[in-house]
Amino acid sequence: MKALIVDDDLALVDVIDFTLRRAGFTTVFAHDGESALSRWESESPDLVVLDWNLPRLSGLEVCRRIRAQGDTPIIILSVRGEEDDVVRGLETGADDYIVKPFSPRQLVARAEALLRRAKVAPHSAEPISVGELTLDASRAQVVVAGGSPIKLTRLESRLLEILMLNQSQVLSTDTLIDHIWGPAGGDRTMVKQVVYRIRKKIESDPANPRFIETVGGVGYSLKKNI
Amino acid sequence: MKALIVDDDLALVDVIDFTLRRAGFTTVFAHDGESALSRWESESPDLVVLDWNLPRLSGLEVCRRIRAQGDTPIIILSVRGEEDDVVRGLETGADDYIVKPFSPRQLVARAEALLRRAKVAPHSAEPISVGELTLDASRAQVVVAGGSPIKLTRLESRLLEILMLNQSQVLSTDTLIDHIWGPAGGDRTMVKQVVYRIRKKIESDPANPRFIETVGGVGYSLKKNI
DNA sequence: CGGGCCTGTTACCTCCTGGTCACCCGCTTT
DNA sequence: AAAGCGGGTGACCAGGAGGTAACAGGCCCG
Repeated sequence: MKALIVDDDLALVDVIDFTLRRAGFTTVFAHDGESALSRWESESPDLVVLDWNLPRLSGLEVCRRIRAQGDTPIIILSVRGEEDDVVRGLETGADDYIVKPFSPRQLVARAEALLRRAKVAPHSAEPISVGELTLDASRAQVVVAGGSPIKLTRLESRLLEILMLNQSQVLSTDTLIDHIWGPAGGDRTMVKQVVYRIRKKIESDPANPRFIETVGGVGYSLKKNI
Repeated sequence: MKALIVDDDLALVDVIDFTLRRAGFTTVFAHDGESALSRWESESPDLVVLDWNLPRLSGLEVCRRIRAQGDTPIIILSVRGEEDDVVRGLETGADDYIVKPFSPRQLVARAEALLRRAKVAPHSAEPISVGELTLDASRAQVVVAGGSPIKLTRLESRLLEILMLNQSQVLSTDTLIDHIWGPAGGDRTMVKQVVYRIRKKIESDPANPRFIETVGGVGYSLKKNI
């Protein structure tokens, strides 16, 4: 479950981040209205926690624009507890409206209640394609150049997913570790193993990889071969 | 849209009734926990507005029992604004929690936001068909490729229903648990059991399932086998 | 009150997963 | 040349996930 946290108060973002992480979310951030929209588009989060007062575009406007394009669950946070504000927020398409100051536990409880209701289909489950590779992350399956699907394990799928989402960029071993195991879990040897195992499954000649390229001393990168 | 209003304060019921009617709802009432449950069962409302303090059965208990049998949207009303109460209410399966005193407009706005979100899968009296399967959820009966109807239990029927409503998508074990038992009820073993029992009833060769596919490490999915 | 179904629990077996280790190679450093 | 390092290869094994099965308590109904 990925949550997009939007607030210009960095200290508050930290609190929310900590709270949601502890509840099992992964998190991404934005600090103004415009970047909120672009993060929303690029990250496709499962939940948006949105402050009302934002630079550049108000939270309400962000909410309206997100609703124009999708139905990601949205929780609005605001110091404005006036009747009119709450009603307006909800009518603009927000699913819940929490007045600051609020307690972390309540935020989590409301987020979970909302996701319980919203998510019959958890991950949007659109396969990603890069070059000859097509990955269906929700099934942990990859197809190479139209062949028959190859089963991956969860770890393998996650590693390949992040490489594909950042095609032809070099991702450091530490970035990969963070993304696959989260902070404080995993060492370089494990990454090595996972890469090795993926190559054995998808490369015809694992010694001369066509897809996952090793960048010495740094990490790995997915070639967008042709 | 039919709303069930449950409160022992008759004056308040009148207010809520007036408010919801003006917003286009039709209304039915109950004034204690036990009759709330029987009204819920006989009326199948689209929304339940539930006071926390009720004679005979607390609102929380009513909420729990409704969730044990269905996923009608529930809004809890309460004078109890304590952190713990809110969290407990939401964790018991309520979709929203409004602290008294509240304004009618906010109640309407929250009710509409909730219904907007929930408005999938009302109690479809219609049988669902996917591939060779036809499920009549109201009777808990399934027909395989035009054969004779097979009786399912309530749990089996609900699991199969949610799989069919999301055909060929992978539903995680946790999503299934939420949908079948509600939050805070059920573990993986039970899902395993229910799947096993369904397969024994509808699969000709349960070891090589044609309908319910296992997606290792994730959950299950209903194959839309042509 | 007795029997049968529903459902939660436990047990067992099998296979897969993934963390660990050991070893290899090529390169660089000293 | 020896040592060190980064990376690839492969094997090993504990733990977990999933399938199967039997059992027990609870509930309904005759």
